Amino acid sequence: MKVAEGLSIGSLSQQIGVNIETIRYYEKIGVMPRPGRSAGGYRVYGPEHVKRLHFIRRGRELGFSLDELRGLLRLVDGHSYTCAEVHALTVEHLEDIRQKIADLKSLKRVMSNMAASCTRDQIPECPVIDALYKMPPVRPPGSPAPARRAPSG
Amino acid sequence: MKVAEGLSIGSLSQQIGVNIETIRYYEKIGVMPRPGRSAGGYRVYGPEHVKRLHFIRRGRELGFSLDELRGLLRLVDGHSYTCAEVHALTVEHLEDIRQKIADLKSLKRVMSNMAASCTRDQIPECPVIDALYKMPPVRPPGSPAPARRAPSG
DNA sequence: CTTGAGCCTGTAGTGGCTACAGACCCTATC
DNA sequence: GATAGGGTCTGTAGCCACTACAGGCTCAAG
Repeated sequence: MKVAEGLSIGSLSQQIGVNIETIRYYEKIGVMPRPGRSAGGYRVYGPEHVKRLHFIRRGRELGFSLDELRGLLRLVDGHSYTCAEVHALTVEHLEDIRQKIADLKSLKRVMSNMAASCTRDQIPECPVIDALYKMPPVRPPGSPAPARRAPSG
Repeated sequence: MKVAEGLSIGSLSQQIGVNIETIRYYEKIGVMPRPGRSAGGYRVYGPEHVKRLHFIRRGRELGFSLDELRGLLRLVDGHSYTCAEVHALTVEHLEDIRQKIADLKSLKRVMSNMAASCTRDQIPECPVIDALYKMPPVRPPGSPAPARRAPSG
């Protein structure tokens, strides 16, 4: 459905590859601006919305939180950002990523060892279970979950 | 506070390094068994609870979801697990971790390039912003967020 | 017996969505 | 003009794995 000079939420959703519900959610929390409305109350999006949603999608893909994106977008919106500011945010985020990779690698090491010690027998005994029971904690108490699993998709 | 032959929730919390609220949460969702109670209604934990909470903490550190841990613990509880079963779960999880590392690495590459292209000038222009606006999506539509940020810790 | 720390239950909040219910709109066909 | 079907609207509740209260109770020490 193409409203004169504008996209419906469904078209926008398809074009950028972001769910309709997610777009409405972005509007609600203020990272997407409120679009115009048709006579019947349908949202009508222009090219600036397309650009912005694309920006958000890319940012999310790169692991920026919506809050960080809000920060970036505030800079962009005010046309007041400098390259240095953006660089700082980028580097900060990059450091996060590096840390996460390091965490996951040490995880992988431990898991690999566990799997390797497994005889895969049909016997009711497993070094993996033993390891989980006996292994001393690697990280200091109070940070019990350094790696959160991906939620679904 | 030491109840005769048992630990209070606070002592357990300290000993294993898991928040009191989290322990109660684990009880509520059924990964920790209900402990005994003192006359006044306080939870009283025994050595089996210590072992189990330790198991859960280690599992969480290794990135197992509570649901996966429930699965492992069901096997353990029934004393019916075989090494092969546990191995399968471990390998599956290991594959998840590998995939996540790969995702994060490609993320890092992109972010590094972006940061490197930055002049860090005090001018209101930045290739990072441009990149976010212009970069074509890497992944197919419908999976807008391959990397979710760690929640806090 | 008082004090204060610890514990109890229950509820609500976090992030980033997703999934409904029940109503409304819009277009195409008959 | 009626109707069928899709798309869209709002609002709410759910997901995970916690965390943070509020308002009351218990317990051990002094």
